Amino acid sequence: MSARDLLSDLTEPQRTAVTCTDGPLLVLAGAGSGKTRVITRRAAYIASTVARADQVLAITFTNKAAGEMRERIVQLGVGRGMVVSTFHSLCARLLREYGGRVGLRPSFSIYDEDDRLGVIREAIEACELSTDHYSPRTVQYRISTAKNAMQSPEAFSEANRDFTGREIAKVWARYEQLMHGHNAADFDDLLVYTARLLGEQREVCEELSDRFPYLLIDEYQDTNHPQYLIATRLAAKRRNICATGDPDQSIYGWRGADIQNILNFEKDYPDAKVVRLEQNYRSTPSILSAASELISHNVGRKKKELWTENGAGEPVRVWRCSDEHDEATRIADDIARGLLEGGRPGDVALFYRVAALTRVLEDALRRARIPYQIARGVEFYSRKEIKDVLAWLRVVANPDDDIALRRAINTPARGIGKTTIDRLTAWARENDGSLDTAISAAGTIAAVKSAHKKLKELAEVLERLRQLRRRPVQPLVEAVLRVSGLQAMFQDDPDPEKPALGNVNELVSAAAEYDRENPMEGPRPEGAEEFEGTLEGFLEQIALMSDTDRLDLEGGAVTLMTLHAAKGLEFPTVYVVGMEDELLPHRRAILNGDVEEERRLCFVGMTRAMRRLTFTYADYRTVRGLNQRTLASRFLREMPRDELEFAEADRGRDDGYERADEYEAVSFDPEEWHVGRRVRHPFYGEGYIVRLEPRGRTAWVRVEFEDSGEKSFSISHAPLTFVR
DNA sequence: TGGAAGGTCCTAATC
DNA sequence: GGACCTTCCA
Repeated sequence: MSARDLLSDLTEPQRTAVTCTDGPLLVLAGAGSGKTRVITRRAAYIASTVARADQVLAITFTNKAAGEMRERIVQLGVGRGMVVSTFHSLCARLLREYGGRVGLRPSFSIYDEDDRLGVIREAIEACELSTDHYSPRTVQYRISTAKNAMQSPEAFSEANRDFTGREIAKVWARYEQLMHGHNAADFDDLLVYTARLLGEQREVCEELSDRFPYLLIDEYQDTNHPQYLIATRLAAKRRNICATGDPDQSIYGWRGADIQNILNFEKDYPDAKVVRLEQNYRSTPSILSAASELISHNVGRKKKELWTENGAGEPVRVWRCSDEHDEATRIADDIARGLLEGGRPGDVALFYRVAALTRVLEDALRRARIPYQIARGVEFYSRKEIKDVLAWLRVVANPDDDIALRRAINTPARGIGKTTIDRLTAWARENDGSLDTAISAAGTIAAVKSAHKKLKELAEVLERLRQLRRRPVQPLVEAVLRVSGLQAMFQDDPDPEKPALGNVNELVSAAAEYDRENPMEGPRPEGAEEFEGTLEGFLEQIALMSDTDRLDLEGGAVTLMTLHAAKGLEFPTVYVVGMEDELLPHRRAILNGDVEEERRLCFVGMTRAMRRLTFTYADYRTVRGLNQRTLASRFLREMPRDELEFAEADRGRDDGYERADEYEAVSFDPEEWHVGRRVRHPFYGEGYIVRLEPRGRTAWVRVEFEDSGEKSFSISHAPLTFVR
């Protein structure tokens, strides 16, 4: 397609966004304003006018989006070789190349949440602390937050001079040391190391700026600080940075995304051109009006008016249900009715705030015989049998990956038990080596004498497999299955119901597909890196897979997903379930006083809908096994009533929608409960009240404890006593 | 050494 | 109500 053709069917602002190739550009793209199309065209336009395709680096939010964009660009007839990638994939790729400068060897492992918690636990224990007092999750959360702020353990220690803070800093330092020993990086590390690399290694930054003079970054509103630094540093020399996004759709603040990155773009680049895309091509006027009105309740937002020329549609439906079963049944019935009338299951999506809501919905869909899929792409890779195989693959790729080795060592059972592993680990620690070196040296370690023979066999198996490392992935996976004994283990499984073997075969298929897409020999796609087509590349692809990446949106199934996962997608028919206070907005967000991000989340969900949008809420819902009365979401009251159409449950009790005013009711004595008051808790000790939150008939109190940080309690139940 | 049972958390969203 | 960790027992 010629440069002119690329522009022919675009509106004026879209065309500006495509053709301003040089200099900083901010595209504020409202929901449904054709953003994907614009950035694809822009990339293609640059590649057919001012640069080669491989001089463009486009960063998207998911691998799926990257894949689609790459495909469309090829369809547009622009040469291959453009690097379209997520931040995480890009960083992994760069670190394979330059990681030596931040202490990573090229075959490093990427640790997922479980692996990382394992290492945190190890670090806590190595610091001679108890995991009872230092919950690995909390510690990991604090470290992660600090990393995302680009703090060093030392700086963190300086900033947190309380006892707990200092201890966490120690754990963190130990964690770093362990990760380094395992030659591993966690998700945060990928970003942080890359940002540091670009900041500290001038010639690397220079080299990459020259390699990629044109930079496109999508979903800029959800970049965190390291991502911001990476973008800024890559763009510093050439300044051809195009950021696209929508502040109203910033929903990842909880994992460190900073909405200020997009709001300050014009300060960072005073010469930036700004293009606003405000015409919506996706939704009906009712949906758009309800969504716009809702989001207008956020204060301090960059004002933006969405409009559409789309024809009128039906009103937004709001269903009040008696409980979650009623809710699920009614949705399933409604979908079934739509299918009878000729609708396609693939056109329907169900969104929810918390993944825990899926079970009841699934049951109802199954009963109604409606095909469905759940956006839980990583689920496949977290199955036990798959993790077993992956552990072996990781050990083959990266001998220092102790976490994987610890799993592989006795799977299948080969008589090497906990005691032996502990002794090997102790030896490794004393000798500054990994578990793998301990296994190789087992013959000289007296403490594991009884296991010498078994360890020698294991070492030989590992050695044999590692010689195959540079093979394509499929034969390598098959060899691992055979030589490790995993295959025999799965085949011997007496339970024919267990799909382990089938799943493992699926993994082999995935490996075959990977080999096809990343051929090791013959002509490689331009820009292909050294490690592509190798085991490391395969493992990396799996580690960085996101929930939506495996979704089949063309397929004949209703899609279930969290509101977060829904970002960037669109469906003709959308149901948003669980529209209740404490669910959406989520209780924790209410307690933390961060309802605005919840509102944006709701906005994102609504604006995915093209023709029909339905909200449901339930008077009673079972949460954590407890049946509880609910209140309709405050967000429903923030939408214009004349765009909404209400339907009551058959067996309604009092109206949660009207009752919502109870928020204002404060049922505690404000003389007694006030911010700053000192209180004592039998377990957490002394602290002071930092926040009071009236909710329903009671109130919540947030207390900052001297040793244990902040905790929240319901006033009517908390065992708190006043001090002095 | 390994499996089963029981107890103890949690329980927001993700790469 | 469930995942996961620990403990206990074979």
